[in-house]
Amino acid sequence: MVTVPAIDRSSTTDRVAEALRAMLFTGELSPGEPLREVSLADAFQVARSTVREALQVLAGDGLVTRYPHRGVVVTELTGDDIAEIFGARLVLESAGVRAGSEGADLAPVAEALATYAAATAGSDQAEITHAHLEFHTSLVSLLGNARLVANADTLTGDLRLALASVERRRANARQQVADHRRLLRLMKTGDTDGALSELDRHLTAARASVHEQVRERDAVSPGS
Amino acid sequence: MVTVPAIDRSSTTDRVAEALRAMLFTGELSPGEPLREVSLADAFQVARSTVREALQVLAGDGLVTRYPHRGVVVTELTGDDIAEIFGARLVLESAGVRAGSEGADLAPVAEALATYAAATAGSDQAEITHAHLEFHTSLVSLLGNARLVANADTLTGDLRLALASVERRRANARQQVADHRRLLRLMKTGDTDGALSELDRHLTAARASVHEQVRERDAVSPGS
DNA sequence: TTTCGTCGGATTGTCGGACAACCTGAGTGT
DNA sequence: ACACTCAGGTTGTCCGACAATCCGACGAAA
Repeated sequence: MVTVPAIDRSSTTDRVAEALRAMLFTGELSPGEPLREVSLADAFQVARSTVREALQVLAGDGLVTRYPHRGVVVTELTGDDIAEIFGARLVLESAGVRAGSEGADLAPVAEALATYAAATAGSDQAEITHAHLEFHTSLVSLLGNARLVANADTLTGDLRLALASVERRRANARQQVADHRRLLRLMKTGDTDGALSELDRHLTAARASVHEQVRERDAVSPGS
Repeated sequence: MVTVPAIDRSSTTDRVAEALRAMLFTGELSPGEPLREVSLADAFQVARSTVREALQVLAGDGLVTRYPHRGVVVTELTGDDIAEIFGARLVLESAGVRAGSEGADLAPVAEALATYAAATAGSDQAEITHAHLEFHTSLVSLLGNARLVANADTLTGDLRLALASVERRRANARQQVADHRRLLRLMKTGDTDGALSELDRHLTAARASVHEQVRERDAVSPGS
């Protein structure tokens, strides 16, 4: 068996969905912004039905919301939504931490942390956010359960909608990385309870931070 | 504000998806069975594009699987899939049990158990399965997190694909209900660890049962 | 001034038809 | 046994169409 260059077998629908997803994560599309089928079809040079399918994929992930007969808009997360996302993440990532303390290989987590630390040296905010969330996903990966990882991915994906629209302070980056290092160290030393409470603390702080930033944004341009 | 009778505002796509979902859960459609777009469009008397959208919804839930350029088939769960589903359920439902032992109101769980017990008196297998899974979902509901409940719902939905194709032994029903009663009692008495290990035991046994039944089925008509 | 119809434009939801690309299996030849 | 070709069925994507629905504006009526 020879190795061959991968051939792109993605459908047009997939590519449109992916392009939209990228635009959502970079903040090129803001929460609440309407996504008109004909405009998108025109912009992407594809048929309206193709756009509709792509939008339905994104709607399935909760990134966009369909309002019957009124169209699709970029999902606007309420404060309750954000609280729910962090609550769900705590459940999944805590389970991951427990799995890690029960013998799962921590190397992928360490690797994700290194990537994250490296990313903070750069200035690409979307890249930093991605690497950060990747670390948290790596915790869930410790469970070796693809379905839970997928759930965690959609959760962090939804969260990125809120993160993209606010400027994360670079100053926090160093502090953040230190937080994660501490968490990993606790896991390595087998201090499960310590790691769990550190994770709880970290997520609670992050939630507060996102909450605050969303409130600030809404104060300027009030949403729903 | 007066109360008005609810008006059906569902789209054709939704209704087709719902009809297909019901057929999947009752076993009218079996795992591996191909779902041809034109046949379905003809059968439901709707356009092909409508069927495509409905199928994409179901694919998003993992109930059907798209094979590019080859069509959609009812998802066939492998042994690994089943193990994953039960593993994920253990994570979510354990978290629910913990929430229950920390003061969450157990009334909905008790209610779900009563409904389940009542259903076992009847002979509608799909109804019994539904009530059973509803009980487990009620555990996750204790977390008060709609996103996690949704995740649990898709997990149990996927599981129903496997359950629908095998005849569950009625004999087990009584034993099953007793299991759940014991679990609820442990939660009520505040014995969190006992409840958690009871849940683990129950899910492990259930997984073994499903595994065995799937193996039996595959021995008759081998799948992939 | 506020409330209530109504009207027109814009958009979605659904339909039908069309066609190229693709997959599969059967047949054919080597 | 293997490689090739061909035909039929199916999906992926496009286009055009039209009813249903929503929304804002405008004007009439209370």
